[in-house]
Amino acid sequence: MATRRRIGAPDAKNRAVLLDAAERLMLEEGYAAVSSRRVARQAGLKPQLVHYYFRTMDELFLEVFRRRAEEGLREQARALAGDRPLRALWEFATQPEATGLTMEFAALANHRKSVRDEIARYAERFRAQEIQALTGVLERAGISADDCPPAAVAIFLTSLSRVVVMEKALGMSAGHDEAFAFVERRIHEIESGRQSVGAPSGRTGAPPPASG
Amino acid sequence: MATRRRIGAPDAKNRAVLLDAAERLMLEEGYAAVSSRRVARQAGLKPQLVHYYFRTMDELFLEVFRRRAEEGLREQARALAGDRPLRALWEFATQPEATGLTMEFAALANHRKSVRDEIARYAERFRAQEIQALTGVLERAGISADDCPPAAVAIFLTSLSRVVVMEKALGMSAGHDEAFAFVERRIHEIESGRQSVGAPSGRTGAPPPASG
DNA sequence: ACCGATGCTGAGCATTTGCCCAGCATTGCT
DNA sequence: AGCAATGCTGGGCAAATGCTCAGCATCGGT
Repeated sequence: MATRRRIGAPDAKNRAVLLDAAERLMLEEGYAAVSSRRVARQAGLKPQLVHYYFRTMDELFLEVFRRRAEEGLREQARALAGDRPLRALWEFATQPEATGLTMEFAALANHRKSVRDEIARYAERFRAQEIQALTGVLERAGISADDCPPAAVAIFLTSLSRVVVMEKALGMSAGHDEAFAFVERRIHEIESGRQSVGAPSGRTGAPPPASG
Repeated sequence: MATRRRIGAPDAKNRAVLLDAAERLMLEEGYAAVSSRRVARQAGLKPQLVHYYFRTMDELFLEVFRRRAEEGLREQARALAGDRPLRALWEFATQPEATGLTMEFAALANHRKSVRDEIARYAERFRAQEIQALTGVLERAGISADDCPPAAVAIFLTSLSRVVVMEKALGMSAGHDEAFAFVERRIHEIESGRQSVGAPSGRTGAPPPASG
C-alpha cells in the first residue's frame, strides 16, 4: 500500500546527477533554492525526474546529506588514523565546502524534522570518532582529561571552523588568521611532543614554568 | 518616484506586532516559515498589513534583524563595561534565543544579499566592541597579544556558543558541559587575577603557581 | 466643516511550488 | 516473440507566495 508510485533505481545515472545539482544549489544559493524545478534546471533535466527518483523533497535532502556524511565519516576516519591525527582533523574540519554544506543542513533542520534527526545521528557518529581519537592524542601528550576533556577539544575545533566558514561567506575576515594561527600553533606543540594545552610557549616575560 | 506605494509609519503599534511575530516564527520554525501570510496569521492580523508596513519581505527581515542587533550592541556594551567583562561577554554570547536568531539570519544571508550585507556590518561592530574590551582584559591579565590575540579569543567565545546552541537545537549534548566548564574555568582564572590562558590551573598534581 | 494623513482591507494577479497520473520507449530476460 | 522492468515526459492540479490597487474609516488639525 503506502505509496504505489514507481520510484527510479538508486544507481541510475541521472539520480546522481540530480543529487549533484541539489548539492551545488544548496551550497551556492542556500537550501531555499532547492526546489524540484530549480534542481532539474541545474541538472539539465526535466522537473518530473526529481519526483521520479525521490518520493518527496525531504528524501532528496536526506539523500544529499547521507551521501556526503558517509563519505565524510570515511574520510575523517582515514585522517584520524594517520600519524598526525590532530592536524589531520583540523584540516578536515576546515574544508570550506563540506563545512558550508553542514551549516546549510543545520539551518534546514530547523523546520524539517526528518532532516534534523538524520543530522543529529550522523553528527554524533562524527563526534564519537573524534573523541575516541582525541582521547588517545591527549593522553599521549600527557594532557589530563580532567583539565582538558577530549570532547571539549572536539567541539572547539569544529565550532571554530564552522563559524569562520560562516563569517567568510559573509565577507568577514577580522580575527580569522589570528584564531587559526593560535589553534595551529597549539596543534603543532601537542603533536611535536611539547605538552601544553593552551599556554603560550613564551610567557611574555613571566618566568618559565618550574619544571621538575 | 521609485515606489509610489504608501507605507505605514515606523512607530505604528501593529508594525511592532508584525516584527515580533516574524521574529518568533523565525526562531521556532526557521526563516523559511516567514512568509507574509504566516507572519500575519501569527500576529493575528491580515496579510496585507505586512506589505503595508514593509515594502518587501527583505525589508521585514532587515527590520527584525536591526531591532535585535541595535539592542544587542547596547547590551553587549553594557556587559563589557562591568567589572567582569569576560564573564559578562560569555553570558551574553550564550543566550540561546539571540544566538539562535543569529544563526538563522546567517543562513538567510546565503541567498539574500541585502541581509548578508547588513549582517556583516553589524557583526563587525560587535566584534570590534569585543576586541577592544578583550584587549584591555588580556593586557591587564598579563597575557601577550602575540601569543593570544584578543581577536582570536573573541572568535573562540562566539563560535563555541553558536555551535553549541546549534547542536542543542538538534537534540545533541555530548561534550557541551565539558566545553563550557573548560571555558568558564579559564574565564575565572583570568578575571580572578591568576594569569594563564589555556593552561589548566591544576597541572595534574603539580604545585600551585608560585605566587609572590 | 473640511482636509490630509494614517490605518486597514477585499479582491486579485502572476508565479512558483510539491506532487501525481497516464502513457510512451527502450532494454534485457525468457 | 513476448513480457516485465526501467527511464522518462506531457499535462495538470491545488496550494502558497510576493505584491498591488482601489477604496473605506478614523482622527487631528485648521
